[in-house]
Amino acid sequence: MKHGNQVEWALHCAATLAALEPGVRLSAQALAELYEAPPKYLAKALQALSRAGLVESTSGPRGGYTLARPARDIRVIDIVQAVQGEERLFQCTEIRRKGPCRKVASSCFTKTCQLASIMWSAESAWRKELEKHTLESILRSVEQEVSPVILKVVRGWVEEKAS
Amino acid sequence: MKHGNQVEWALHCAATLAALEPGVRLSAQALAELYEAPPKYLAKALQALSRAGLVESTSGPRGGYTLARPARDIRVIDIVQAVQGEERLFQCTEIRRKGPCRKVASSCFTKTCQLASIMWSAESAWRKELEKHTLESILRSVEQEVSPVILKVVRGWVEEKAS
DNA sequence: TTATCGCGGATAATTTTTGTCTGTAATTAG
DNA sequence: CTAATTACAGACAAAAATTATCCGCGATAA
Repeated sequence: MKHGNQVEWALHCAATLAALEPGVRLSAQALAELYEAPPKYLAKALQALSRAGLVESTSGPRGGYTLARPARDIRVIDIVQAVQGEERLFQCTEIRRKGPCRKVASSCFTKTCQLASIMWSAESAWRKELEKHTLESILRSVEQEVSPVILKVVRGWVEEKAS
Repeated sequence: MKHGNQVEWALHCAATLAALEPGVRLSAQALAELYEAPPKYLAKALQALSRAGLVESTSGPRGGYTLARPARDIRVIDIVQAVQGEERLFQCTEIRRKGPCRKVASSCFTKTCQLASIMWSAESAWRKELEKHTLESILRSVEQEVSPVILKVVRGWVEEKAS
């Protein structure tokens, strides 16, 4: 029914990492402070990004996360899927086959339920929209539209906490 | 993260009602048998459709539900929203304002977060897709593509249970 | 060597979803 | 009129998912 805040965190964290100078890293702890999120729980989201190969992690003191590839090669859909899984929003449980239709041979049914197929086409429109946006395009729009005051505050804070 | 089966039930029930002869009704009990759903719980979904003005209900023996308006005037999006509410899939909690950015004046922030706006544009693409389909268009495709065997079974069953 | 950090798995708390129950009003059949 | 059936709202209960913490391990930097 609605996406968890893991998705919101992951998007913001990824965007933050995208804005980092090359070689610079941010730890889960630091990102948790930046967004006032529960550190261990946010870490789970970051680990999901890591498993999906979107970010790279380094252990040990002064360890943390960086993007695993150029910002232009990471799409919003990649981040969302990494965190909330590949599972479909709409789940078809084949209720068309229930009740009186149990008598009907399985071979009589079209391969996908018409209603499911409508719901899934909507999902794929959703997905397609999220494919259009990359961390690079986000960064561009942020740099254009976000107040310099904010950028300065965040950049200062990052410098303090990073590497 | 995913839609409840209330949505699936509501869609199938609505499609079933759309196929009814004028004046004929089906009770929540009957629909629950048709889809092997918990009667009282399915009833909640039907009541949501009723509150949304999509179906009309009649109390008393031989009571039940019919569409409140022509099938061509009921879109899939109407049914989905009636059941799962108007709430957005993605919830922006304004985490961009947290941590170090708490110092920044509220007026410095653009009215909507860039990331939220991307997520919401995807949602609106999803919505738009569901606006394209009506119960009428579903009925047409069902009559074209669903095996006559199934149609006969369901129609027979409906005749038995309906009033 | 020690402290920091990522990672996976186990566990706990909280919230949502799913499902049931009760009482009331409406309506039909007898 | 009475009894049975149905919708409906609200309270309640059970189950599942989400949210959050904890522990132990391996890696790494100082």
